[in-house]
Amino acid sequence: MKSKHIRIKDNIEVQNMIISKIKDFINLKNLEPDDKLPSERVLSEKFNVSRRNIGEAIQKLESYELVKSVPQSGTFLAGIGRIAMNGIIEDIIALEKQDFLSLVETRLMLEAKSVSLAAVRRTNDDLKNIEAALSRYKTKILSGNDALQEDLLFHLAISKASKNSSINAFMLKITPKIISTFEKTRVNDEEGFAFEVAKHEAIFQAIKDKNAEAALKAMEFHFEMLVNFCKDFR
Amino acid sequence: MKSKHIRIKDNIEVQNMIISKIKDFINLKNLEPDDKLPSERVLSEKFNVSRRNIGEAIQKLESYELVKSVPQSGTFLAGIGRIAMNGIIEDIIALEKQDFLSLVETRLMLEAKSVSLAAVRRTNDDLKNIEAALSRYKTKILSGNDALQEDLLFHLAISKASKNSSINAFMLKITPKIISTFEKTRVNDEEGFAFEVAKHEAIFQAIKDKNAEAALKAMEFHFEMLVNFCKDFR
DNA sequence: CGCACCAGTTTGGTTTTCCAATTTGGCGCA
DNA sequence: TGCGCCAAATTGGAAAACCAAACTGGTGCG
Repeated sequence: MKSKHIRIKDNIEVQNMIISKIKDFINLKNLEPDDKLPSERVLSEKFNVSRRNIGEAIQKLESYELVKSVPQSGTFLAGIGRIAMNGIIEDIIALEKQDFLSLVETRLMLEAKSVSLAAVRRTNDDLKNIEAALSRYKTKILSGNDALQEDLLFHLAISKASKNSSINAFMLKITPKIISTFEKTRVNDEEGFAFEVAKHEAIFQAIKDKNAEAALKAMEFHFEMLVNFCKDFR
Repeated sequence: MKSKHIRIKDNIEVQNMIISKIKDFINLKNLEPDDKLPSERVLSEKFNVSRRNIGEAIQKLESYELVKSVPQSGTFLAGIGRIAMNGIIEDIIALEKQDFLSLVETRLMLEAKSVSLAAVRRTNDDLKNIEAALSRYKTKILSGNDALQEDLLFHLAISKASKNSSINAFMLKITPKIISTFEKTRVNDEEGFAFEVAKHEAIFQAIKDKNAEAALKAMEFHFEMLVNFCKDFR
């Protein structure tokens, strides 16, 4: 009783502490898959934090589908064994902030996969969208302007055509973080604009031809500079 | 005024509607990077939804680093041009639920990259962790039990050794969803347990030898069954 | 003995209220 | 006229109050 809801410092550490305590509770009580967790109210009292903190921690676990919270009933463990549950939760707590190098490195991986898939799975509508994005890119860059944004949208159009919702979601998660950094540290292009356009057109053509191998090659060529940029970082 | 906070149906559609209206507002007012958005209160009145809905929508945009919300000041646009902002927001709204095939397909991509990186970057501590996970896996499977969880933890240990925080985060995001599905539709292994163990040991050995090529090969061989499983889906 | 129903309690979600940090605009002093 | 400072309003965040759905168990009717 007495002191309710202590706020220790800020959010992420408190949340990890709560998640860790939930894990301990699961182990202590030997909870099995589909078992019910105590209510948010009793957890908030037990851990001496606000109910909101508990709710946020549970929402985070829910985003990993480790638990399932149902409105007027309670929060239930997913159909995952305790061993895996423990390991995954520990990894979640240990998750560190994504550094810029991993973002770029991961983007290269995603782009390679998405362009390969897009070449195989693209519909005619997808092709039209990609072509439209390419057209906007060309117009912008050939008028001498910076076309960083149009370039990004071209790649996102390809990602959508890959028909892989997970890759598409991941791409959306990391591209804004990359682009905002590049806007800051932007350097002038050494290569000519026409060459840049040609590289994009090669990607488009390969997708149009449904040639996955050529598409991947063209994409890797397009990102040659970025790969080198990565290397400089290490 | 009068009717405050209409709840249209549930959360995801309302949230997308709000995000879409925020995008429209940015365009209407010609907001530029670092400009300030109206306060949550006036947005909630303007859009006729509860302030909580606004806050959640802004939090979602914040997770993409499209806006930055600062405690007693306001919400500010990130350093991203309007064209990219529009395109990304539209894609976010169009994001569909991740289907199972995408999850598996994406996991294969992540595993391939993470094992290659792990072979190059692993420290001695990483190697110890991977070996320990492998040992637990062997103990479990050789005693005739199902070792799905231990197998997963072995792969997560490799992911951690890849030293790529983004890939590690993505792996954690998709593996729980995959494992819970496999627990349901689990079929008995046709191959012998010893063979399974051998495949895992090959992966471990390649990482130990810092041989990225062999590690990738071993991983692809390990996932041969899963690749076929993917093919069956289409 | 078994099944159906009902009222009280519990629960996650939602709305309202409150708060402390920050901003802002104008007043006063130099 | 210009600079500094203070108080009032603004703001996102946090807590408390409230709600409706779902669960619980107990009772009574068949």
